[in-house]
Amino acid sequence: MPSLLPDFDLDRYLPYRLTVIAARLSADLARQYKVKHGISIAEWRVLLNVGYSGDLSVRDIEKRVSLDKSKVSRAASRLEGDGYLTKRVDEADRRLVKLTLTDKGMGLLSDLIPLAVAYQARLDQILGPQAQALEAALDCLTKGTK
Amino acid sequence: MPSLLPDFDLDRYLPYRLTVIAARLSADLARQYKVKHGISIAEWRVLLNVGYSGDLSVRDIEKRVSLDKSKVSRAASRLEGDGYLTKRVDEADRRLVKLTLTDKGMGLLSDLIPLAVAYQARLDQILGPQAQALEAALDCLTKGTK
DNA sequence: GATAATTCGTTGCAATTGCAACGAAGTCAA
DNA sequence: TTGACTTCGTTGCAATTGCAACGAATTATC
Repeated sequence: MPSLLPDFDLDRYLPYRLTVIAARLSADLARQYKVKHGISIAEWRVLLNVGYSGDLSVRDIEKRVSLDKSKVSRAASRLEGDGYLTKRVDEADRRLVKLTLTDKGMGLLSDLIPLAVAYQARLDQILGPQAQALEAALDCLTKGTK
Repeated sequence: MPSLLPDFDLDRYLPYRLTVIAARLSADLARQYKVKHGISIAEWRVLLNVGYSGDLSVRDIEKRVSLDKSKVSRAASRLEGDGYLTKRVDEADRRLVKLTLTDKGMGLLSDLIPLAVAYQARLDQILGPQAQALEAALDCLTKGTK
């Protein structure tokens, strides 16, 4: 196969590899909690962040999760509609909307977390000693591309 | 902050971390070639795979890239419409559609590859010695979750 | 052979998406 | 204070998406 193309190793190309792997892991997992609780990935992320970081604004989540703010806004509205969280205007800065989990939201998160923990454990097991190295490399990438 | 939630370290949670990082890398890059050539990520992936792996069917690409087959199909149609590739029915198995880059497609890919190579080089530089470790860990994940 | 089951690519459709635009709220500078 | 600028969250809209359903082709089973 004659080719005029420059050398390029697709299989080592990081943006590509990371995307493929991340999509597979997320899909694996999404199947579990979507089937069980009808929660989308965006909703799951919002739930998780609000649950573990206390009250947050839409903007806070947008930054943490690199999710478009409209996506966060709509996910939050759905979660509110389902009674999993409440929105209220921040009195200190009335542009902000503080998101807070309800008891029902906490309950849902309590149900979902074990799935995530188990999945992470499985990944750690697969990785063995490489888990540390992976984490370090990801830290490095996160800082370096900021 | 009292919490009834199980312990969970969101910042180390791999499906989440990988997704965030992958999205950022892809977005960084997509901006470059989208602005320059009006190509979407899906189209770029198809172009890349067909260019570097010879003629492929839609199904081949779906498997390699974990892209939904309808997405591949539509990306391929757009690329065909723009004259970057051709589709023809495989005579050996008439269900298959073989995708082949045109000269114009090869030309486009030749333009885009340097961007990708440069980006990868930058990532390798950021990672330094950790690049190897990252690669090994990703290999491990890829095999382990198959 | 017949016919049931599977595979492949496309398409219809409803839902989701990103982007831009917007109103409301806040900040800054004069 | 006023007016220009920025930030925040929502929403309208066109484009993209995933999923299911489909027709055509192939394979498997009898």
